[in-house]
Amino acid sequence: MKPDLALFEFFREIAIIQQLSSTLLSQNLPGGLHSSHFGVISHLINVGEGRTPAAIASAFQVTKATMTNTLTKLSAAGYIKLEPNPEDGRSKLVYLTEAGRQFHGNAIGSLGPMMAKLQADLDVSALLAMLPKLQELRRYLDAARD
Amino acid sequence: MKPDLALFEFFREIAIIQQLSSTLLSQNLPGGLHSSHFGVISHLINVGEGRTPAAIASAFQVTKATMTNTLTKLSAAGYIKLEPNPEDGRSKLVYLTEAGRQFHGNAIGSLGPMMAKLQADLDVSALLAMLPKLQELRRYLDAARD
DNA sequence: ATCATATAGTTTGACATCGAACGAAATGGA
DNA sequence: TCCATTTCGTTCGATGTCAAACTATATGAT
Repeated sequence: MKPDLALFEFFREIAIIQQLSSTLLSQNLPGGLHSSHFGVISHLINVGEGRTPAAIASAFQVTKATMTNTLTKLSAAGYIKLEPNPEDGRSKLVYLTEAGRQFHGNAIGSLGPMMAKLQADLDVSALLAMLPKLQELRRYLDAARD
Repeated sequence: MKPDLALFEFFREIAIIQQLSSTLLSQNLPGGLHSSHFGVISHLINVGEGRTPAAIASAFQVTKATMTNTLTKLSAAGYIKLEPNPEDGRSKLVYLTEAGRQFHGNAIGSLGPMMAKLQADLDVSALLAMLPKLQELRRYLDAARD
């Protein structure tokens, strides 16, 4: 097989996995939330609150417009608060509300059975072994984006 | 790190790679086509014409509604033809037009420099080595979809 | 100080995708 | 044969995402 074709297949596989996993996540999330919403809340809990929208957008490699939309939805749902950034008048800082933290706890609970099944059925360590190469690829693609 | 967190990170990395690669592909495609359009044409060339929309949708793991939309766009662009399926009155068969084949040739040409750069900068064999595990994961996620 | 440039977040319009509901055709018992 | 069920493709409404244009603020050079 020509290397080009194999590479296309690689990226196609990535695309399908992304789509299936995102759908699976949404289906197991309480309240019909989208995986991107869960992702942001999860990010705030794991990496820390008080981030700027731009920093979060960069972490997920989505546009600022997309993050504006996501944060607006999360704010309307009462899961986050947007406050002015005392160090930069153009910017804002994102904080979780109590409801947001509660939602995350519920979500983790809802996800439990699925995660357990996944870890029982799959060789998770083999997946995690790919992480460094995937991160390298991601960094390369990110840098290639002019 | 808890295995759950690592798994989330794995899937997040997949999501980011998917997005960056799809965007990169679209940017290097002639005529502002979406990566899904190129994917379908490429599929028809590699796997063979005369497939049904349902079969193509299944190959890409998108809904039938999504494939209807994609095929409508491709048909309007004159790259494919939809013909009745003589063996099944509900169904159709998808064929490439001459313009479609030409488009694919042009697209491969446009993609050439990018692919060359990618293969020069990255350890492609390491990526391809992941393919079996990724395919296994995809099959599992597919089966897990009730 | 001033002004050109860069950056943060928003708005707008376009589009891919999804889930649900639908009509038409196939299929498999009773 | 007849009817229930499944499958195929489509339509509809909703939503996540993007690119481009915009406003406001920050920054840096002169």
